[in-house]
Amino acid sequence: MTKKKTPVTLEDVAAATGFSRALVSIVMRNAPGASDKTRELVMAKAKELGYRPDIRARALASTDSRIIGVVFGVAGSFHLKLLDGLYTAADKHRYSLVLSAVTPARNETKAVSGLLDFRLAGLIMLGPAKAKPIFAGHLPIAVVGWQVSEPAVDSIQTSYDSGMQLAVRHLVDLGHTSIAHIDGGSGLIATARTNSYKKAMSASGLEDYIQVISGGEDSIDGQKAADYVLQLAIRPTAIIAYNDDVAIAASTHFAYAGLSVPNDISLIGWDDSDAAALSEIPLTSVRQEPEQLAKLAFERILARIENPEQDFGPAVLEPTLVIRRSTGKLQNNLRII
Amino acid sequence: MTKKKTPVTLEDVAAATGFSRALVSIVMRNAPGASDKTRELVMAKAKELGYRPDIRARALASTDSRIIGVVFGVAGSFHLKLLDGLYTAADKHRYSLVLSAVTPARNETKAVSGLLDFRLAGLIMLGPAKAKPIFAGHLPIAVVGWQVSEPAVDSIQTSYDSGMQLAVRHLVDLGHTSIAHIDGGSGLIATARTNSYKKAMSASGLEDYIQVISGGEDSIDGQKAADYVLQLAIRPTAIIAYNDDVAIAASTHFAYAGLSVPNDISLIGWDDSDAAALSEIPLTSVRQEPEQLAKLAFERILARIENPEQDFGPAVLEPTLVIRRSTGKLQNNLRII
DNA sequence: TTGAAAGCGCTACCAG
DNA sequence: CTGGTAGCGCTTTCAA
Repeated sequence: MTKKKTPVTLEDVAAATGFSRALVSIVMRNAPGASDKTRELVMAKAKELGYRPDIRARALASTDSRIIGVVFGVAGSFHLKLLDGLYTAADKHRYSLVLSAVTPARNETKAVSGLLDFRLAGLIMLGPAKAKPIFAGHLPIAVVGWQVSEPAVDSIQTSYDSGMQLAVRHLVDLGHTSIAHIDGGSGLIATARTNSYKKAMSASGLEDYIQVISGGEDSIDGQKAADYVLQLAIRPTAIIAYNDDVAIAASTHFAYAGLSVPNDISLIGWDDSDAAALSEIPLTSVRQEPEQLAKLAFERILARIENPEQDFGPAVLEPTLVIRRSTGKLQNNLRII
Repeated sequence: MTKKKTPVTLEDVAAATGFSRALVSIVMRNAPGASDKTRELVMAKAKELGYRPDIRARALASTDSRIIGVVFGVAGSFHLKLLDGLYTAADKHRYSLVLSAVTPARNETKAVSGLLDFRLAGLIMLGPAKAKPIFAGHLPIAVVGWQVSEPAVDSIQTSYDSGMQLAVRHLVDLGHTSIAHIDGGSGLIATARTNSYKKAMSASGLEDYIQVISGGEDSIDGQKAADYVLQLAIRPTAIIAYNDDVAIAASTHFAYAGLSVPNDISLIGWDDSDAAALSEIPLTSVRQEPEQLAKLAFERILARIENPEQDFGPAVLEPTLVIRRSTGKLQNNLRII
């Protein structure tokens, strides 16, 4: 037996309370223009009837659609946390989020076009993606995770420079000099992080020790990179990996090969994912705050909606280093091979 | 300089062509009631003006909203392919898709509720998720990837029994009897696959050789499981892994440990992901057709919309086995350890 | 503080 | 085959 679909409308709430639709609307939107007593009455009745505003109608009637589009390509745990933050921010400001995926057969242009048919108030893009977003200038756009040259597009990201500096300094403090980097491939973010690694090494006077090992984004890449390291005549004593997955896979592989982490080799990841804390050898990791990134991105969009012409600079969040057990003091015996 | 936002409306197209809005609407919807000549003229003008229908208005005005909601929790490559198929189907039928994510802080109920405010015509859920979807009976719902007992919910999935049978038989044909399974953890799908593995073993008269090794969904789990296998006094000669990621990680780990795949041990994965083909040792894998699954799910929803009371059985797709180089004939010397 | 009325952009139904 | 005319459920002036 299928239950009757009886979408409760504003009208219904109005009729049940005896107020007009307009007044009920005011209450629902929490807009000024109603007495506290009226609000209470209306809210109570609305909840009782199970009223939920129709987003389509709301968006159509109001001047601002209050719908924000989000395009994403992958959705690992980091991205899901970003989405978490976006949903939280949207709820708070009574906005709706409509997600659209970039898939193998559906490029960014298609993903955005489809979204635009909802007459979005703004668009948030979760990297990685193109260097220059399409539709820039047509509506407020914020990208999170990478830098964009386009002035009409706001970018929100963690400072990779700072993160790499934290990581390198921590290792230097422990006595390391031979600090390698397993990179994340050829993506925008990976490239940026590799550059930051190099800068951080130079800043610590270790330019001669710069060593970039080809990696990737997934565990399998970490596994391979670790094996490559094992075959090196002279191994680095510490490694900063592109992300936690790569670092953990490398760590695990080292362990199976008989190397001790951190006694033989120290390891640092990026993202401070759940896995980093839960790993067999808890991983030291550069922590980004996805919830903060998301919150900032959302607020930028809101600010743009109110003032489209304003020129915000890129928003840069400072990462922190979460120190766990995968990093340790340099063991002298290792230097003699 | 921000470009002026001038959303082209039906009205504009009507004015530009000299026809009425109603007629233009008919043409845009590809509905009967307009001459071919009119269609051409209108379509040409619409394209020229860059007209795109406003989904909000369309959904509000029509009796069926033509919006289908999709909830997802993870989005690995398999899920992105599912989304691909859904988008393709939606485009074809002039439907719009609105995605909603289940995140750490946002459970299924919230994800669906938010979606419902769009007054969905139907809902598609990409597993894994709850055994019994909420809101069952309120609107057409299809779940893909796992079986649901609820009669008001359609389920679309690949036959795990068939897939495991294909895998086991292939290995048996190669002379293997000691065929183990690295499971995928405790999720609905993982449990179902493990059961199917056991059934397939029994069907081949190999119940005494049933051996389930604790694994998981990610590479790291495959790595660990492989290491566990290495420590076994008597190792299986073949392994069917929960998915390709696990299988590849295991394969790689075996290789580093000096075991040859497939000479020392044969390996089969699930999903026939891109990685399976690209792996160092190309992986034999049980192939599911995500595009087909998606297409079927969408069509079920459509059928439900037209006839809500109809009782469809679960849709089960037959997988195929893609044979690559990770499986080979049993080597006799291995039996003597 | 409240209510009436006019749309938002589209579809649907009805005459011509 | 075509064009007028009502709304869909909501927001938004503008009066009362």
